[in-house]
Amino acid sequence: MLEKVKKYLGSLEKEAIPQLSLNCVIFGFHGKKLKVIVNKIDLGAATIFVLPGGYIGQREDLTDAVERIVRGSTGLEEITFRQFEVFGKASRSFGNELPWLRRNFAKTDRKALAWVSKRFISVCYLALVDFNKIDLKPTPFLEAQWLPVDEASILAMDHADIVTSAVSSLAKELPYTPIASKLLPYKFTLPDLQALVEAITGKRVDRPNFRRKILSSGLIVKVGKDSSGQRRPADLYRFRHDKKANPLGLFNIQDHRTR
Amino acid sequence: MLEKVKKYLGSLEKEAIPQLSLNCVIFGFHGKKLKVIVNKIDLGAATIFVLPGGYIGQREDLTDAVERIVRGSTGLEEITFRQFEVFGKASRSFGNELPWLRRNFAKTDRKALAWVSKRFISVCYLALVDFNKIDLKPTPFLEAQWLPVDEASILAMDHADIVTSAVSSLAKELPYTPIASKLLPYKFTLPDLQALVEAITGKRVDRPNFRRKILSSGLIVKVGKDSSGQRRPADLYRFRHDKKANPLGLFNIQDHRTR
DNA sequence: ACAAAAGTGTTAAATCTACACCCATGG
DNA sequence: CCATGGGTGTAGATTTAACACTTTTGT
Repeated sequence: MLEKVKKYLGSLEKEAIPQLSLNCVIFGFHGKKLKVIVNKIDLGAATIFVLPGGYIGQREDLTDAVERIVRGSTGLEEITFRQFEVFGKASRSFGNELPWLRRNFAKTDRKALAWVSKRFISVCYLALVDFNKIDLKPTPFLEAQWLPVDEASILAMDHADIVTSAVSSLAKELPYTPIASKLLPYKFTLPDLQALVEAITGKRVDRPNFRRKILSSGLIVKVGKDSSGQRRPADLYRFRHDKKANPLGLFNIQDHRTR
Repeated sequence: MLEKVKKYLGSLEKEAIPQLSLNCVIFGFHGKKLKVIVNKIDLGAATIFVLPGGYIGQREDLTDAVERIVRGSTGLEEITFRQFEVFGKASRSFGNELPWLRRNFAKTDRKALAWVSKRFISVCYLALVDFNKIDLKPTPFLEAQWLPVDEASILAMDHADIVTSAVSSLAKELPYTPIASKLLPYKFTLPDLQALVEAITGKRVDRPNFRRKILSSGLIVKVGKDSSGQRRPADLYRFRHDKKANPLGLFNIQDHRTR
């Protein structure tokens, strides 16, 4: 397996753009919590968690690289993603992770070692997926798992900062696009949608008012009842993909006092 | 002067990050029009116009590079800027500009030629400046000038796309921040501010309503009268830099029918 | 005195906010 | 039959949109 890593790193030097990487914050929503996919890497001495990412081929569009990476983590064909920030401080490099690299590459693969230990600029994308459609299968090399965004501090390097930035970028965009639809299953209930909005914005929303606003927007259509819950069944809705979001704000969230 | 260019390109190879560039869309507002600073480059055979930009030093933060480049164009110390997009299609390289490069570098500076002709990813920033504070002094190497955004199509490479993207990014941000203040002089009139908002959003605004909304926000304070005009003098205002923008939208522009 | 731009007033309609209230279900 | 969460109603406050009106200047 170490051999595999070495071979991979050796190929990069020829085929990838140096000093440029790409990271993806892949969001999912489950159990009223916003989560992201992270990769667990076992370095022997330590275990680190990083965002899915990689390098960009010399002849590869940035968007193709994103799709390749997100597809690798999720297996999905259709992916909704958006570039949101570039991280490029001069000091940005593997730092803490280096000792392990140095130990394993020092003699045989000097050039590959030099390549990966350079200062890197990372172009970051956020992607939105339906949690239920994803089956994270662990591979021997890296183990993917869902991490609630409020636990992002365990991530290596500046990846926690990347997650924080992605969440606030998402929160900014939320009111103006039907983006939330990409995080929910085809059929969903209004309490689900409300919980999602609350998870992204971190603010409580008044139920009756929320419901009215969404329904009057014409963005969703009732498609049945959800009798799986423990209480009164909630109505099921789906997004109308023909309808565009109202430019004046869909979920114009403000602080309010209920509860 | 060609020697200067050659020396510069030679130094890049050692000191700059390969295949990564940075471009700045520096906005100013003058004569009711939104304008950007462009550099005119005389290639002998042809003249091209490009956005101010450059490369990033190996030990330079991205933000420092932006400041260096904007400062180079404007001479300003304090700069308001924001990253808005990365342009990185696989085909993105000097293309049309190459023949000139090849002619002048072919024999003596093969390596420098190879360096600049590679595929480049450009991290793009927009910056906001007070048009009146800028004195664009032409240098023998490149001549800087203001270009109205609606004439951006004359720009080389994909720089027109970069401008278009910058404008729409600015328009999105406008309603939520007092960002407009950076494009106006210290003292300005409400008709000025309104014209600026109209220039950025491309939509007309109802004067009485605009005025009420801005004034009730508490973001600006009256500081006198402007008697320089040909008609009734307008009141002068300044931004209160202590006051934060109302998160619910400052200039919530909608289409309307007046005029 | 008149044209034109700046600034003020007004009013109906739409939207927001904060609740009170009713309904359906499982225990 | 009651606790709980889903769904509906509504009244007051606030904001919006549209346009009429007044003021101030130069000519």
